[in-house]
Amino acid sequence: MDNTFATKYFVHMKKDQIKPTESELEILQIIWQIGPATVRQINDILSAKREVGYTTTLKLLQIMDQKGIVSTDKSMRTHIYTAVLKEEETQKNLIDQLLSQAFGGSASKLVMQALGNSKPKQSELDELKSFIQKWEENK
Amino acid sequence: MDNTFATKYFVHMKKDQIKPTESELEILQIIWQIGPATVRQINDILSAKREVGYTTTLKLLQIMDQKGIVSTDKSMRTHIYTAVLKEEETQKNLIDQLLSQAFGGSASKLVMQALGNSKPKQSELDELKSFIQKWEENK
DNA sequence: TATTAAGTACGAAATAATTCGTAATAAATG
DNA sequence: CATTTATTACGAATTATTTCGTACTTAATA
Repeated sequence: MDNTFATKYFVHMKKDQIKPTESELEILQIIWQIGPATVRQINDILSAKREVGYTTTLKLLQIMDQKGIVSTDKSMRTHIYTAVLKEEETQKNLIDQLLSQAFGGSASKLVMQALGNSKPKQSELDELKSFIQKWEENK
Repeated sequence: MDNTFATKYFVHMKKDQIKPTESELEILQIIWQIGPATVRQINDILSAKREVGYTTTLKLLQIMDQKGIVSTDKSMRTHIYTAVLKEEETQKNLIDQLLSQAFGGSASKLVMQALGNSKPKQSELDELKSFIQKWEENK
């Protein structure tokens, strides 16, 4: 059978990359916002958007610690969880993944979709234009 | 406990939205590219990138049919699968999701990250510039 | 100090996603 | 027509993720 199509579908994807699950991302976002936090703090914020038990959040954080997504300060009785994954780095990975998973690797397609969906303000457009310009200059 | 943070984390997300899994997206991408296809065709392309059994692909397509992600023409012995989810629509949903899941809803942040990570070709940049221009004109 | 509240540890159930084996059937081929 | 090959159907094992209950421990407080 003819398989010349196949190569089209090879898209570079980093391996062994820690990929937070949805729940883990939800928690990461909170820690990125408020900084190192306790289970209680995180669960309070989480509970405000959806039903979730305290021990569920605790368990998730423990798993995230195991996976190296957060680190845990256990020196006090009430533990404090700090993000190990950096926000920008994680965002980069997620975009890379989305890019290969659904956009056949075309960043400009993704960008246009994202722009088309949102209603960018003029200021955002300007920012983008100068971004593109800078990019064109030093290449 | 103070919870004024909470509102920050409410990000609008559509419900009852069909959300393809990773494997399903992998298959969708193929169908989007080559059009309505048989299990054999899809599996050949898939197999070229990673180990995957024929019946695994078949099963996935059957599940996707159940979920309404693809539709199946069973009039012949060899069934033909067609994407029900439209590419752009699906991409839009995925971006929306990523946006709320990891970017706190900021599209421009996402866009710049996407641009910064990739090495856009000049042609892509041009495409983008004209896109921005069009956007600026009819607003 | 006795009781209550707040915390961690951890097993395990529930759910979702992925993978494949086996059986049955239909089509192609010698 | 007999055999091999291609196909679908479908149960079930496996793995990953999410959720929570229970036990235990420490701290606060009445």
